[in-house]
Amino acid sequence: MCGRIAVIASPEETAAFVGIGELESFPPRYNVAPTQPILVVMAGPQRPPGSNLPDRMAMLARWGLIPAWTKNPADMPLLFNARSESAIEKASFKTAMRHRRALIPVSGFYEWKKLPGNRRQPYWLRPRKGGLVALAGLMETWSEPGGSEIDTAAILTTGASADILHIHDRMPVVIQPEDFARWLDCRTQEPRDVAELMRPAQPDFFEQIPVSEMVNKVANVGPEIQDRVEPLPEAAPERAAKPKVEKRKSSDDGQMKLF
DNA sequence: CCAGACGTTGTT
DNA sequence: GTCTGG
DNA sequence: CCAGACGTTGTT
DNA sequence: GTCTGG
Repeated sequence: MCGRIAVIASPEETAAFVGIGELESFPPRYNVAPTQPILVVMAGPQRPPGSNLPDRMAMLARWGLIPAWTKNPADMPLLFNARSESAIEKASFKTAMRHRRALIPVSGFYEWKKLPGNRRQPYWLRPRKGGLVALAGLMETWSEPGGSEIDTAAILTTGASADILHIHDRMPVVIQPEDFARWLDCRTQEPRDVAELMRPAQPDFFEQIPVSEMVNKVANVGPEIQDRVEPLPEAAPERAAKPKVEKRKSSDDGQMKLF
């Protein structure tokens, strides 16, 4: 799945990667969580033939898609992911899937591996070749009862590729640069035409870096949260190497008596 | 027809 | 346990 | 995704 | 808004 991302490339690098002329300046963000603004790239408005107008546009959207028909967002869970296998038919995603497919350029994402004993080992995953990666996304504009509009977005997920499975069974959908135009072209490409793009990334596309639990806290936003650490041991902690002394007096059964 | 849901992940 | 906030 | 809150009345 | 369930 994908519930935390990092966006640390420069605006210039990001603009070049997604085929946009220019982007407003923004700082590197090492720890971006749902509900926060993320950069979303979409196909631009239709152009007359030979026009110089850009064919792509970028915008900020709240990470957490709110379907257009939503009356009260509090009634919905936070839709920061959408399952690619079913998004075409789900009420919450189908219109966005048809009309508002998007790319979300990131430097990488974080994934948590569950270990025995409620422990979790976070990993930072970034493209092995370096640079940026484009995640498949959906955009939806929600109109508040008051009248103002909020742009929102979700990241599509698919099954994890083989090398990622030991961490988690889901991962974000990655769109390769040669497929950007087709993915974004909602005019001529029906959802079923781009379904084959929503597949697990090529194995070993991502480098997996175990990182400390610093990333857990959204308030930690510095580059040090991506420092490699020794991962927690896979096995449950060694049990009773030094057996604990029985704490209770033998005469006490340890049960609280209610009366 | 109207009422009510509309979601992901993970876990059992 | 469940919801909200980031 | 994870972390942290989760409440009322009344008074300043 | 659109689909499902009754």
